[in-house]
Amino acid sequence: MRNNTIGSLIWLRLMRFTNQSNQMSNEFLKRFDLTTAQFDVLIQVRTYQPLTQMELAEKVTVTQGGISRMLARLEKEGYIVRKQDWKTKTISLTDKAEALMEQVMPEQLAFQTSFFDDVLSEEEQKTLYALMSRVHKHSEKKEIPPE
Amino acid sequence: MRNNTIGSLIWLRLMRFTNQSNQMSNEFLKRFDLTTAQFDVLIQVRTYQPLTQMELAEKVTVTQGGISRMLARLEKEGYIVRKQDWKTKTISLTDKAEALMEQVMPEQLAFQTSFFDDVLSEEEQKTLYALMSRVHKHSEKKEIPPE
DNA sequence: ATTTTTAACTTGACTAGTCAAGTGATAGTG
DNA sequence: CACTATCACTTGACTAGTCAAGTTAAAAAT
Repeated sequence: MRNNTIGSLIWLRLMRFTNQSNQMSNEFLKRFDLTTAQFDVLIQVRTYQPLTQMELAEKVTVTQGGISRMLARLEKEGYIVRKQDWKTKTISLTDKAEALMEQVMPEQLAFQTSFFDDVLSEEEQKTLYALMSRVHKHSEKKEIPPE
Repeated sequence: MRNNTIGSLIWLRLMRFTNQSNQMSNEFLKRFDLTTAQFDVLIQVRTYQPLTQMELAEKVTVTQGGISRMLARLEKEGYIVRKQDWKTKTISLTDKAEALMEQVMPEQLAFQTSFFDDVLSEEEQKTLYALMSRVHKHSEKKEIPPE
């Protein structure tokens, strides 16, 4: 029994790569006192604000509980505000976060981009994107095989 | 300022996909009372045993501290044994884990494979694998840009 | 043969997340 | 109007990981 279908090899590469690049991204963002997860959340809030926790959780593929905890941390740091609005909590960025993002976004964008620009041609990047899009979309409607 | 280089789009897809498929894998492995992270560690131990914690940490891209905690959990569950051997701790699978892996491995392999087999041709999978291998290898020697 | 150094591992304090049970406010229903 | 759903969010107990300071045992140096 060997771990050797092409699919399983791709799976492993993807896991190791995302793990690796996530760690590097964390290291990179340390200069702004942010983590990758926090940056991800702030980007979404910035783009879609004002929005509810449910909507946000959906966008970053995290559970209700996860987003609740994350927002508590971000609120403590003064990056976001939650106001009870009807029976929902509406999230938006503070000025502090808005200013920070203005500065961080182009840098983080360049950082992410460099993982691919350094080794793949434009054509290859398009291919990779197209393939991953198909795989990702498929995974979203996939079902766990029954026991 | 938009989040729109091809590279950044690929990055996002990869993150969301691995996140998604990791969650699904956890759900799948629940029937064996395992998590994806535990399965990953057990596979490595099975393949390379006996090995030290340092070696294992390297293989699964986790810190020394992380592997120490993970192994403490796996030991408590009776899946692995650590014996102090010289100044190193040597890790190997218990019979219980060996038997479990015999059963789980083919199923998990099929599960991972299905993420790709369902939507990509053999040719496309080879392309994806080749592209990701290059990107991954590059990331391993990449350096964090200076402040 | 003691002392220092070093290598391998552990641990405390933290981020990040899960699941499932618990709150709290609003919306319907009798 | 009180009563029960229900929806949005929180929280307790956990896995999984990070970093940096703390052990511990063997190696090297005095």
